[in-house]
Amino acid sequence: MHLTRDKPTESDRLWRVGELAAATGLTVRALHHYDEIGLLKPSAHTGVGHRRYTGADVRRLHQIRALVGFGLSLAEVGAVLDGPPTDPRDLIQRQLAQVEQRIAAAYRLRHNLVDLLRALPDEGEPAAPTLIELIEVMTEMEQALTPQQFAELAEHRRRLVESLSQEELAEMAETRRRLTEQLTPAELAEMRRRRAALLPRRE
Amino acid sequence: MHLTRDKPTESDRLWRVGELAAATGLTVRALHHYDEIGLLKPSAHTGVGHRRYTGADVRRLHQIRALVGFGLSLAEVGAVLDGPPTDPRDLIQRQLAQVEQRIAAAYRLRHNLVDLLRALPDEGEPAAPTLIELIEVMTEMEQALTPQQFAELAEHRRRLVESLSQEELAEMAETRRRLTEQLTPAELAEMRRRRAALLPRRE
DNA sequence: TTGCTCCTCACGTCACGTGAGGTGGC
DNA sequence: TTGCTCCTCACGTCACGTGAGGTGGC
Repeated sequence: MHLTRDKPTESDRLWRVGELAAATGLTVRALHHYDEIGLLKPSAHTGVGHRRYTGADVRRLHQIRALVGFGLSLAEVGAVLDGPPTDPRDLIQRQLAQVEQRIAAAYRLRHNLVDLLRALPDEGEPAAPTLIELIEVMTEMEQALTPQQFAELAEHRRRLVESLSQEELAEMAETRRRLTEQLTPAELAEMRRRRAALLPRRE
Repeated sequence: MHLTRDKPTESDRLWRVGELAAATGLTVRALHHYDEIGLLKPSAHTGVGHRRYTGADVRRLHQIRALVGFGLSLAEVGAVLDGPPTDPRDLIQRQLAQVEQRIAAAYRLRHNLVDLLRALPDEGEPAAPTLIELIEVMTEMEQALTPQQFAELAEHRRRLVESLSQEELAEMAETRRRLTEQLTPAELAEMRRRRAALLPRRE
């Protein structure tokens, strides 16, 4: 038999597992894992059991990585790809809510980190105990506290502020002013709310 | 013997593991785990081996959660708390770089999700295959691609656009315009760079 | 006496990482 | 013939979750 065939195109070619790993940035082990759990089984094998991925396999892998990039677990990805067609809007809405929370949390963390960094002297002693105390106070402010913890924290904070020099206090205030300018109105309102709950009344 | 002692203050009291868990939002198992790995061993035990945490233990736990909240692993937390005093600025700088990357990645993801959500019809058929294709295209744009993959993707994208109705295309364009307004200059430049690499020359 | 809390194993989870020891293809 | 790639176990990682089976304190 002497078949006349077109030269194989790019989408016809079979991929070795190492080639696919290199092309996608995954590891060979990850592809083995997808095979093990049935998420991506190569459509072909050589005589000695080497995996050969088809163009369809490659496209499925792209879909898998896209959905993983959207924050789904591998089990969820499998359900989306192989399960009954589900309303994509539900999925996207859930992922959107998750990513909004991640963004908000990351901003609070960045704010704390920047504040902390500016409050530290540029050089000299590491001042590790002060670092720990600052971290402690700033992070506690983000969490829900029991009444006892509120009282302890307020006292802790008072002692901390007393221990700082006038220069350090002035620097922290300036830092806070500069950073406050970068906050959104919603973030400012949230900060004021937290501060009102934390500090004693003045008037 | 008849010692006269002050009434125990809040910081003197011993905490049971369940109380500490409830107060901090951690699980009992998590506290057991910290005990197991030597990160937080309660200073006291009752006769039958029940854990009793002192005020100092509670403060250490706050430090632990603060550092974990900063993105450190438990091993790193232990090293910071028990190791030689290290320069806090290095630590904070590293965490800051990490959180900046997380924020940028989360924004890209959110942008894709919102774009995708608006491009979908408000009701009617789930249109799952189109969802998968859209996700695929949009996510691939974020990644480094091999030349072959570039070619495949451009072709894929061309077929996809051809399959859309004029109304859908107009809606996507409008969506893109609204969302583009919210981007920073740096994000816009990045988008233009990616698009230039992806699309064929027109002139 | 009845719950509630506490205890110690000890295996499970998730998405792979990391060798161990061996075979196949260019 | 020499590397390079491939294969299959199989245990390790990380921060706990989840029972299993039992004891102690109010």
